[in-house]
Amino acid sequence: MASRTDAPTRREQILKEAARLFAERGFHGVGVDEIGAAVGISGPGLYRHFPGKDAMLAELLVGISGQLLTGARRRLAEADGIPAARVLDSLIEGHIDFALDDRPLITLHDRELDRLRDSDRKLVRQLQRQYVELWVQVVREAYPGLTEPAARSAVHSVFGLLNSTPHLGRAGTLPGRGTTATLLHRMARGAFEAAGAE
Amino acid sequence: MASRTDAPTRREQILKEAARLFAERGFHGVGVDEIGAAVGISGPGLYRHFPGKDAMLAELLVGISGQLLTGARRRLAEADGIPAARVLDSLIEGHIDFALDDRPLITLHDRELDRLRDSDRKLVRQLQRQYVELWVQVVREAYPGLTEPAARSAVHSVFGLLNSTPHLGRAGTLPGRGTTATLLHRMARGAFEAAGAE
DNA sequence: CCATCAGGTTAACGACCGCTAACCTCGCTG
DNA sequence: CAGCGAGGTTAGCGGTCGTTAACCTGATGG
Repeated sequence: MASRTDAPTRREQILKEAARLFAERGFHGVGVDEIGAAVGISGPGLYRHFPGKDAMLAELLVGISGQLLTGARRRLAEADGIPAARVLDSLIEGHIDFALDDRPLITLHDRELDRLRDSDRKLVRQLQRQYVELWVQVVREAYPGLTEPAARSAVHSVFGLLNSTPHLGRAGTLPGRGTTATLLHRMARGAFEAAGAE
Repeated sequence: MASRTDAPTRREQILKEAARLFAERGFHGVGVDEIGAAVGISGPGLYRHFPGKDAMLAELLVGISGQLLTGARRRLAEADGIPAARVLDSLIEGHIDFALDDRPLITLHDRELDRLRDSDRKLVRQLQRQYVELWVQVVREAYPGLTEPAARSAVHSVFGLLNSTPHLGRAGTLPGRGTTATLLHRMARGAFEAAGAE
């Protein structure tokens, strides 16, 4: 397995640039020649690394969903005996880290899902569903007044809030990363609290 | 002007179906033949009503942005002497109505902006910016502790929260419209309050 | 030192798509 | 009732795009 300090493999370069381009112009709006050019090779050269353009999107989306779910499960596993409110904070923190560090992926994640082949789409949806259910359980523990459908709606809405990072100033116009993360965290907590209030 | 009870014009039919299809499969993922078929005519027939596919998207996006801005301005004009917190409630209510009634448009609104011609994109962005600034002013009146950049971030994030409606259950699976609207409203208020807390 | 193979290249094919051209057919209206 | 414009139709053009084919090259290891 490649350690973090290794030079990125060609495959990784391609995935990163493809993610950026797909997020900027949409899956159908980017040609394979452009993706190739972004990593310094020509269009058809990509086919030495991926069986097709679809496969790049599929690997990106499965990767995102899997990472989110794995991270959340890890945080939950470390949460034995810790109050639900704290566990929820940990989930929020993890999601914010992801949303701030991988903005193109966050964008793709809820935008290009329908461009996948049936089997891939089902897999991604399954991972997403498990991620949501995991949040719903923690939220209902922290705010027992919430019905299950209300908790699910609240979770989706908070995802919308946290995933707004791509809209927060294109580049250095937003305040420091820590400031933004804190603000998002407070707002997410405030939204859940308001949802849980009878 | 067509009253609300008139049969929809062909133009209106086309725009509505185009919005739905663009939201479902993306601007580049929908062909003119499909849009035509959705209203019972064939692809090139559309060109009797619009100069091109781009023009449909442009009209949709300009319409959305304009409607949101106009509605917000109207609510603000009626708000003389009313406390800022109440005005903010009114803005939230208006945005929620829109997000719940025109889900495809909400989806397009932050997804396909980059597919527009330069001039149209500039217009839409200008309308969006004015809408955001209007919210920012009201939010800062209601929560004077917020700096201007923090208020702007908070507004964008709440838009993310409110615009999450397309993710809340595809059809009748979500609770009643009123219940959902109330929940979203409470969460938006909670998020702003948490952002404004020192 | 030669064989192999990973990882490129360019050329080109076939499908698709936006759009135009040319034509048709009603329902008005002078 | 002639004519004309609104609103359709089908055929087809030109460009783009994903993909494949055929070929090249330099590193590597027996």
